[in-house]
Amino acid sequence: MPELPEVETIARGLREDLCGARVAAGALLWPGVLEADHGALDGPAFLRAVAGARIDAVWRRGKVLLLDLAGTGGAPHAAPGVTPGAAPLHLAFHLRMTGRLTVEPGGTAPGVHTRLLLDLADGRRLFFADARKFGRCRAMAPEALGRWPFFAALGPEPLELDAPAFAALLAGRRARIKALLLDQSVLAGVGNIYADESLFRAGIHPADTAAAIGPARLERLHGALAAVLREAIAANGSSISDYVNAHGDAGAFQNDFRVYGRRGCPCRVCATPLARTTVAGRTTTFCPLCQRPAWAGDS
DNA sequence: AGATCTACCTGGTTGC
DNA sequence: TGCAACCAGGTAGATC
Repeated sequence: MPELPEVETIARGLREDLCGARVAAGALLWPGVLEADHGALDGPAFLRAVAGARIDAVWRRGKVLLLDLAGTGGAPHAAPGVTPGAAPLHLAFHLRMTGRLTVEPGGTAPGVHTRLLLDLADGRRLFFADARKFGRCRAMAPEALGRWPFFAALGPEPLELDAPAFAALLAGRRARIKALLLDQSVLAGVGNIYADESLFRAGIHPADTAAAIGPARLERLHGALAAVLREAIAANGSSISDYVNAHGDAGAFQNDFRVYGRRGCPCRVCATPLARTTVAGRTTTFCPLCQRPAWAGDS
């Protein structure tokens, strides 16, 4: 499921492929894919706004992938309230669990799970597919992007924080450490995989409260999280479920998981069978020996 | 402030 | 074999 490293990998691939490309037309194959609240465009406005637009930038914030569109010079119609020819627009995709964004050659037919597509002027097609219909796209003017509550509330990027700032973010909080890692308003981009993997590497029990952990170990967690995210990006992400990059290729980091999805398997460090519990409503895998609770000693 | 539950979905796996 | 039950995941929203 796409978390920060997977979305980053997709963004890099799309950036290479799409920057400067012009959109001929969009299509909504399943209208429910488009979220139109908080100032985002509805279906008809979306279709008008993307037609003729140029893709200027591809970026990522947390798990959100954004395409910046501009210069709807060739658009036959402008969206209501939008000036033709100068209509900057953000397309924000959230892939949730099974969403895919891929660039396909001209003539490729949409699959049964393709929910939205952009036909490019050069014939290629950008497909947004999602078997489970959890993924969403929003089309927003720049002001609307800032007013999107989820986006506006996103916490800092974990790879842009130094260790003391990371520790300060969590220090003293009484929620469980894993719940905080997963909370997008605390830290943007971490999901179940990288929360479990980083807590294992840092030797921290996922159900410890942040307040019980202490600054030195929080800084160690920062190092573990940054390392695991960087390694995963270098491996082009983790392919479980449906994840592929913009070119349809799988990632490789799933082969390096130390705990995620390995319950009952021997710990790679101490060979103790990995345990499973639930934290913040999520399946959580950890090593009962390497990740002792803070109250059990071992500062 | 934080935890817990439900809803949203459906492909894949497990159990009978 | 065939089918039902369950599970996975991120976020929103309600409730305690």
